[in-house]
Amino acid sequence: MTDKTSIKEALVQYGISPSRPRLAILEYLRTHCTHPTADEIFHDLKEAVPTLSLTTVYNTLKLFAEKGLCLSLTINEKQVCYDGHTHPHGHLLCSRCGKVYDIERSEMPMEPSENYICGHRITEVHYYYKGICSKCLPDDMAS
Amino acid sequence: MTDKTSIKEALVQYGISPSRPRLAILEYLRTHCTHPTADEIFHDLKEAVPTLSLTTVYNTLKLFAEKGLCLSLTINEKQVCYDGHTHPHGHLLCSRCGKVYDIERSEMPMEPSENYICGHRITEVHYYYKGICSKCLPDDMAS
DNA sequence: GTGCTTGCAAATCGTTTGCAATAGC
DNA sequence: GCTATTGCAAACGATTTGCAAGCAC
Repeated sequence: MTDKTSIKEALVQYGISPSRPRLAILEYLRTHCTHPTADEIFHDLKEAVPTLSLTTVYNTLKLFAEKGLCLSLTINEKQVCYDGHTHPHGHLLCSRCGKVYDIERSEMPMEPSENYICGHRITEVHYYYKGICSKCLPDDMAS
Repeated sequence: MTDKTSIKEALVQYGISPSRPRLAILEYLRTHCTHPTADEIFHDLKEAVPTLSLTTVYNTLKLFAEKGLCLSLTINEKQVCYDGHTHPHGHLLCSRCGKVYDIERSEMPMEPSENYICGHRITEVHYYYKGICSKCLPDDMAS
């Protein structure tokens, strides 16, 4: 249960002033595990926040990602999607339906063994699979 | 040393007829470890293959990736880049200069432990870091 | 009223598509 | 000659940018 107060607190804590669109977008991210795109968030929030613009959604997501309030995932070639759950975890992209699933498995090393590898400084670890999701598997067999 | 003959053989082996642009693009991919974009390949090959078009580069790379002759990497938000080395390995994207480096480390599990995970069928494993590359580190410290 | 935030419209740019010209067997 | 391949120009679509209007303290 993510209540409005904690959403606001999170924004303040990350040094972001809690405007109405920002509250709405962060709440959306925290209550959906669908890895939405900017456009999906825009469409879903348009009703509740009628003045919202797609530009604001883009700008806000960019701000959140920079500040570490969300992850931006570039798994899909076409568009960036966002994940409000920032603890280290992996993903699966279904090549058939395009959905992105969270995957948490012990064999996924989501932390680098060292901060520096081959002389490069590591700041983020990304791990994902591509495949066919369980929902699409029957259709995939058929075709 | 990747000779012309083996390039041609590889194309034929993967069921692709060895046209001049295709030979040039595959040779480029095999002799460069820079993870080039379509545009970079186009610019670099334009001189040697003057009739080459950017469209053909895009189409050819797509074809190669589908047939398994190269990997398409969606690490960078802006554009897809390609890797002619298809053995399982990881990457590092430098947030400062944008270059992509190959990373091969024993702790990177580039094969899934099972073909099916959480009911989903796994076909590809992608593992990459984001960070600051060794060349950019001094500049990064300074700024 | 000052500065941050928003939202519209237009621009940008990587990528794809339609289709006619071309090349290779 | 037939078929696959190429390449131009135009379309497309996600994202960014410029800028004026709005809001909050």
